[in-house]
Amino acid sequence: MAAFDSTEKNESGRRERGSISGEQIIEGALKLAREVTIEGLSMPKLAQSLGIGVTSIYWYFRSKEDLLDELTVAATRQFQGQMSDFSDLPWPEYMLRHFIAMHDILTEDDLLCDLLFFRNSKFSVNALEHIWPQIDKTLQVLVAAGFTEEEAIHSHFLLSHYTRGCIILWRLIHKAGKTEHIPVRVPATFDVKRFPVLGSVGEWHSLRGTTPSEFEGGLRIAIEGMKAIVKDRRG
Amino acid sequence: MAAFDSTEKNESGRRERGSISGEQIIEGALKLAREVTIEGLSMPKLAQSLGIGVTSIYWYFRSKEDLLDELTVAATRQFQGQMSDFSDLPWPEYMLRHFIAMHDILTEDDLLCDLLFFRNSKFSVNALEHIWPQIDKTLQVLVAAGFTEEEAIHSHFLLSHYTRGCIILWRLIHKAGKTEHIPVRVPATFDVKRFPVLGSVGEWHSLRGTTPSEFEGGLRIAIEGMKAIVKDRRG
DNA sequence: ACCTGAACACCGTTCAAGT
DNA sequence: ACCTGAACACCGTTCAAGT
Repeated sequence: MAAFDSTEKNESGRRERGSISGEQIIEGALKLAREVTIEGLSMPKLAQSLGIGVTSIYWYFRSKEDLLDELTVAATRQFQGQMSDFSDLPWPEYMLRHFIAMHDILTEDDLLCDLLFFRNSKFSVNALEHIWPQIDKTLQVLVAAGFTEEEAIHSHFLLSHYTRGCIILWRLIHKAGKTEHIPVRVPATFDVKRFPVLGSVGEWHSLRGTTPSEFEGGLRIAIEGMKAIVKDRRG
Repeated sequence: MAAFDSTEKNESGRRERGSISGEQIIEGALKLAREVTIEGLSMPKLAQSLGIGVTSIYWYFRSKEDLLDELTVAATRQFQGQMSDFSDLPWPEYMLRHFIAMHDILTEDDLLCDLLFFRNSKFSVNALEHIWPQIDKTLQVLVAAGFTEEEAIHSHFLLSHYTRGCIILWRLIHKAGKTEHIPVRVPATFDVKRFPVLGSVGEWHSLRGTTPSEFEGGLRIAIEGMKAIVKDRRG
């Protein structure tokens, strides 16, 4: 049951010094979080699943916040590892594929999503530092394509905030649990007279979260806007 | 100290029936939340500030989650009330002003921001219903301008998610407390060799949260993309 | 230097009781 | 029908102690 062998405790029922490490705690915390979600992760539960005393965790991490910060860094690294490199593509294709990849990864890994987008409740500068290289690479692609640095930054924020928004909405809706019940409300509420557009679209998929194709639709509009900027700059 | 006059308690030190209402609790909760932030709002504290027993709240609200849901609805209503109506403007100007107004309101009211964007941890369909009319109105403006319903929805999501992303980032950074210390890290980390673009921008304001002018920059790019869609449709 | 249990101040919620 | 305190199971964190 416990992650550590009970033989690790000596005759006094106490662990040897050095039998725990910060890395093992992080690893165990990630594993437990995948089972019980981030919100279900508590210090007592973590200690129990590791077979250690609750207070031992505090030797390695000043606070739960600190520990979560480290989990976020680990999640960031995992995310980076899963992202493909599209820098050999022309910039519009690069942007499209890059953010679709991001969307794919994070809508399929709840823990990653929670750590990177929800547990930002305190701004983790640590984790940010791991993202900067990737942001800068994207900006380099745009600057090479003729954008000014300012335009590149504005464009990047437009796409990344939009992407994050879609992912967060998706997670929020699916966090509650089953989504099947949501559209039940639609016909009752979406009277065509009250909501001419929403009512006439019929089954509006965004009620169950933005679908991949809807997400891509917004992305393409933004990229069109970017094209308009550089149109008269280099051919 | 207590929000209710102590004379409201009868000789047995007990409140009269009907001396509390759900509305008063909501009102008191909003007031307390403004003082101690949403995270600081607890059932015991709320009860004390209202001068009632903790358990009395549970007569009116099944759970804290339920209460927060109602606070979110109230916040949504307040937000709607503060939003101006730009529907007499041409659509590009409408979109620009509409989302700038949203940005202004929510970066200046922390409680509103927290309730509408952060405490979505459980998806509040209740609060959503209050927003649908506004969404549909925006969509009507776009459909009238020549967008298909699908294009209108994609465009709207692009802009609203982007706006939310900027507001959330702003709040995250300013939630931690003072921002003065953040740029201190920049020169050390933003080596021009490691980060050619970010490093050369110098003081990158986005480290302290997207500024209003940066926000507007992204907005304009998205609107350019929208213009490209309808360009050849009606003049 | 590292690991620990007991203890503290908090929390949300339930229950069985008052009026 | 409405209001209540006592009690419960949890939480994050501190402290003073063990080895």
